[in-house]
Amino acid sequence: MGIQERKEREKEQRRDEILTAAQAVFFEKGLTNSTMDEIAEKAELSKGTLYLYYNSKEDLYLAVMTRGFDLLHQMCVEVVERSTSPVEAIWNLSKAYFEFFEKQRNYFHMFYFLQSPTLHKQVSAEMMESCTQQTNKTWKLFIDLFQQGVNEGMFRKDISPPEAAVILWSSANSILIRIDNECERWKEQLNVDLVQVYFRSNALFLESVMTKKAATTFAPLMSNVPTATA
Amino acid sequence: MGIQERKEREKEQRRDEILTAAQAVFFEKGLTNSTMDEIAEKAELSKGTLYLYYNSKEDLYLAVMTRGFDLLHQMCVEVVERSTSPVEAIWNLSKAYFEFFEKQRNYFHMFYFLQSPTLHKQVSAEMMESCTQQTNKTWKLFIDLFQQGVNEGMFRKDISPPEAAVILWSSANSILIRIDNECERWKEQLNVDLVQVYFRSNALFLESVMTKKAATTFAPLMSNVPTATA
DNA sequence: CGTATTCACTAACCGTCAGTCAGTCATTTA
DNA sequence: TAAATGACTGACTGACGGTTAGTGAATACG
Repeated sequence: MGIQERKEREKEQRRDEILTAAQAVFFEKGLTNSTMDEIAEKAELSKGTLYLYYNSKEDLYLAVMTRGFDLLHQMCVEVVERSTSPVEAIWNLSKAYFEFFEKQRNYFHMFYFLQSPTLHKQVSAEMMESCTQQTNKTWKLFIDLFQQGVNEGMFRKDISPPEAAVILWSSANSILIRIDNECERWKEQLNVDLVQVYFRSNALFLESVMTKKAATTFAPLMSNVPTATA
Repeated sequence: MGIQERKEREKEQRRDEILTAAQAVFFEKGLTNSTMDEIAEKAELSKGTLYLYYNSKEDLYLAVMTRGFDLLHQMCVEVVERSTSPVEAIWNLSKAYFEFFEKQRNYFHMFYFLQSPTLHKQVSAEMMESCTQQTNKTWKLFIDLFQQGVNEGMFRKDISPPEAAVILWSSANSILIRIDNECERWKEQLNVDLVQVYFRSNALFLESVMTKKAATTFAPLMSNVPTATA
């Protein structure tokens, strides 16, 4: 009786087709300017069918977003694997996140939505939970690197790995948002290159939590960072 | 011929009454869950009238938001006036911003909206420009403090005041957002007190850009920070 | 005065869109 | 061959942002 299995496989496939259609539309028009009718048309299905697979437009939006999180997480794993020490890995992650920001800007834009729950009207608890689980995975990766760094004597003993992770990731993220929205403004009005600020901020933080030993080893690593491409 | 003047005064008053009604509704329900009909009812006017004073729901939202920016800016000015040095002023500002976050949470939530232009459907260019001008004022205040600090030898000569301002403000802001959304999660899962992280992050940054001279003066200032109240 | 004009305001209306549901049809089961 | 299943449809609903023709009170004018 392989029918059950085939049906489930086809159902999963449909789910994914819908997701792909939704992604195309959301990437082009953003959440508020996309319509379910448009997504349905793109998926060559009726609107009603979309609701057999996703509870709401916002859930569908989050589902697309999880693809972005997957991509980001995968990228992080690869970067960590390619790095030879926790400190180097963290520095490479900061470069990789910038690369993600540049190459996967559409996903980065979607992440905004998660940050402002005031805007959530129809996000289901399950979908929200699923997102949280997914980000937790990446946080864990990041926190573990700090823990390893501390263990290996590269970071000061008195810093808490999760705290360091929050600080670095949050500030990196917020500067990327600023680059996204205000890059030209800062360049024109104050001649500030926000891309440089991003890397300097990350380097400054790492320097301030590194031990002297680590500082001498990694100082050369952190010079010569990219500049604005906007 | 005082009629013209009276009319203008009354018009301005109406504008403000509408704003107050809108504020009450937006505070309670957020942007997406508030309706113009509800605001109209609160203002004891018809919906059509609202559109004689504001171009769109989103413009009205931004108009309420500027009240929050005014409040924040005023608070910053007072803090700077009460402080006796740039470094102390910056530290006090970081405390004041946290206080604003706690006491004016509703305004803080509104600020989110500015950060995600993907969601702007009907924001008018004028209203946007007005917001930008207003935030510029506060940025200037902040940047000037760093400049003074550099001039007085409290900050390293090699840091750029606008860069330092961006880094500190951005990271402070993003940690507050995290406190807003994820405070309990971090407490429960990793026993991390994000409020402490906020202050430690700010202190760490300031220490890393201060000269040794300033460091000895201000080290005591930065210990003993508030803890979570959530 | 009485008449014309202005203009703040109204309320019915429109277009759009997320979400629903009664019904269809192809596949599967008995 | 008939019944049952279930994926799918598309017309419909209600909500909501935004518009506009029309009203009436205050003001200006002759």
